[in-house]
Amino acid sequence: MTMNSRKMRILEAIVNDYIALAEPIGSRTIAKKYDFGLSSATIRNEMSDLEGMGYITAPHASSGRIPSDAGYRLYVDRVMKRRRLSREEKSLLVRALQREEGQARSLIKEMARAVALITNYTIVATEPVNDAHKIKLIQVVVVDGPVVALVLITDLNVAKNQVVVLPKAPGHSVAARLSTALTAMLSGSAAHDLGGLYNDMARHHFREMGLDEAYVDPLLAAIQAALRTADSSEIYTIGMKNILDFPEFADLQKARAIVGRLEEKEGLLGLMAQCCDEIGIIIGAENEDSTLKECSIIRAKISINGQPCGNIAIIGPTRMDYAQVVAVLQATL
Amino acid sequence: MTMNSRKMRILEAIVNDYIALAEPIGSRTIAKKYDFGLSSATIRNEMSDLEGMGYITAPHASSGRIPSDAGYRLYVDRVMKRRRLSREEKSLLVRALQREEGQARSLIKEMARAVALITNYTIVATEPVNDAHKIKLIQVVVVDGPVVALVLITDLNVAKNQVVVLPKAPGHSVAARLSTALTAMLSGSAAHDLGGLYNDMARHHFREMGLDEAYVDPLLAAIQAALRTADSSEIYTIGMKNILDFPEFADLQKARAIVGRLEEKEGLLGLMAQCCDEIGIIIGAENEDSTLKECSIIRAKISINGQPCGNIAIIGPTRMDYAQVVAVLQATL
DNA sequence: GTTAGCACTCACATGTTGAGAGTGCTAACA
DNA sequence: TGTTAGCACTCTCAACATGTGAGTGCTAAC
Repeated sequence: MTMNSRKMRILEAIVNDYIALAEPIGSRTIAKKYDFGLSSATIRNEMSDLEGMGYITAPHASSGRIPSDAGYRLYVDRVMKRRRLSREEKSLLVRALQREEGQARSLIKEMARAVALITNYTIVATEPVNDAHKIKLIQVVVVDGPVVALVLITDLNVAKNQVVVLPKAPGHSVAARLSTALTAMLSGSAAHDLGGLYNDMARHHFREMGLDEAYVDPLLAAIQAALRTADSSEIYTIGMKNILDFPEFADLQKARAIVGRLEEKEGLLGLMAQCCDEIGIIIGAENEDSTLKECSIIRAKISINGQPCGNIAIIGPTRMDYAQVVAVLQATL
Repeated sequence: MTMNSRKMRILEAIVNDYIALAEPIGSRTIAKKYDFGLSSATIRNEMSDLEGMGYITAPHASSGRIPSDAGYRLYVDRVMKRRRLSREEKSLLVRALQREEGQARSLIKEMARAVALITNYTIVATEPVNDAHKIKLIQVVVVDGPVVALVLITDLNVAKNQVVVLPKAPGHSVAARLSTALTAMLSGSAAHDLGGLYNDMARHHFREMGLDEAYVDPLLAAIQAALRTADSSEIYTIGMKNILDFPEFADLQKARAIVGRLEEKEGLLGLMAQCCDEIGIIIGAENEDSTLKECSIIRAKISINGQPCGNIAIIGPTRMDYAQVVAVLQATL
């Protein structure tokens, strides 16, 4: 009972057919459809071996076979052929890229939308996580009397702002001095650096510079808030309906479980955090999360011109079209 | 066959029981459960009348009755009793309010999350729509050589920013003059005012002030982009899974349709645009959208201390607990 | 090593039956 | 005239039986 290329070809046929039809594949079907020059009986013997090796299973005693997780894994790692994208698929991707050229915030969203449209799977996408934004520059802009806008620019050149109502209206020159003082004091700090100690220090500084101490608390609070929003990465789920269209989720219990899972943004973040530069494939029970035991996930970091623009994960049934999804993701890398 | 208070009481009993049990209610059930001092036969006659008037229907010839859309309408308008919130319900709402005190952006989100938790329905929420942001102040902050942050403050004191790479690094004094020039030129304009004409005008202005014309295009583009993000209102859908838990959506076709509908952000915006200050109730087929013909929607504008903080819509089966949802919404108004 | 043949298994669709819940109608009663 | 008891009827639903078709495993022959 040793693996050989004939068994491989049969496994490939089973996987391909099962991906397309979602129904157990029998030996006779393969014998008729593929021109292996083998009778159904021979194929039956080979399938029996493949079952013994754990690559396929029978859902019940007298049915055709379906690939097991191990079967998909073998298929993905050794059998699957790289596929080219069709013209329509390509043009959908290109159009998504054009739609929000340069706006990192929604580029990944547009990409995800396009991938959902092409593949008909469910897509989860996140902005690139920058949990290490450091303050580079702070500017206080007078808006209207005591109302000021605090503008914070991080070392990654992301600007964040917060509108703050100060206890006293600062003039333009005071605002300028506040900007200088805050920048000098805080540049290089990250969100986790800013603790309670800073308030005392800042008060001391402000006193020395002849600035009103009352400004300290609201401004520092705003800075923390601004940094926090810089860190919090949005997470999008697109095409949740798509996964419900697959017969493996025709069971309402499963449908509910998966919809619930895809709604928990916090839980999904863990999934997305592990995206690597290469395309990663998780098949069925390889998933840590038991809700996703019947799903496969293909995920990767997406970069445009070397600039990381977010992570993307394609979620479908284990019987998903791995070759297509990989092709789409490779086109976007 | 005229409406009277006895019929009303029977209708109320049917609606209440059906909301709780999701099963057709028979005359005997009512006779036993409620102490109307009537036999099941009498109630049968009254129910027959109610059916004739269109307030209840029988799903099939020999089953109990369920309220029709008209029945729910009558119930909501004339029969339903105002309910008080329980302590737990109240504390959930209060905690949501506390969580993001003052941050309009996520307050409505926190509210929606709390309402979803309390009611177990699906919630759609939007930020308040401000399609009339006007520019009040523009500031160009030098970040790093040619990289500047454009900060735009609107008449509603909302600050927006965009990072722009200019063709040439402006010094701090040039940045200050750019700020003054742009503010003078554009203050009072809204997004829809900024057309192609502005570019020519701005170039002329810049020339007069001795500023490099090359700054015009990137800056104006950034301003438009900033205004656009001020206008685009996010839309959140929370608790999509909840609606799948109701037996009326146990049919996969319906489940898919409703999930698909709730994913289309654009379509939902139309729904949300019509929120009024009072609580509005749309029952079943009163919905324009046929996908929602078996749903009811309760929606309202939400304000905190007179400050509009967004719109919220609660979506459930027509058999939804109108009294509870109304009580929750009234507590938030 | 490959194949034909055959008995066997299992899911699934179809048909049957009985129980239960509820109705409509009729006739009797206050 | 409004209310009620009684009864036949209808419809759903679950449980059970049956037949069909696809597919397997095994054996013996090539």
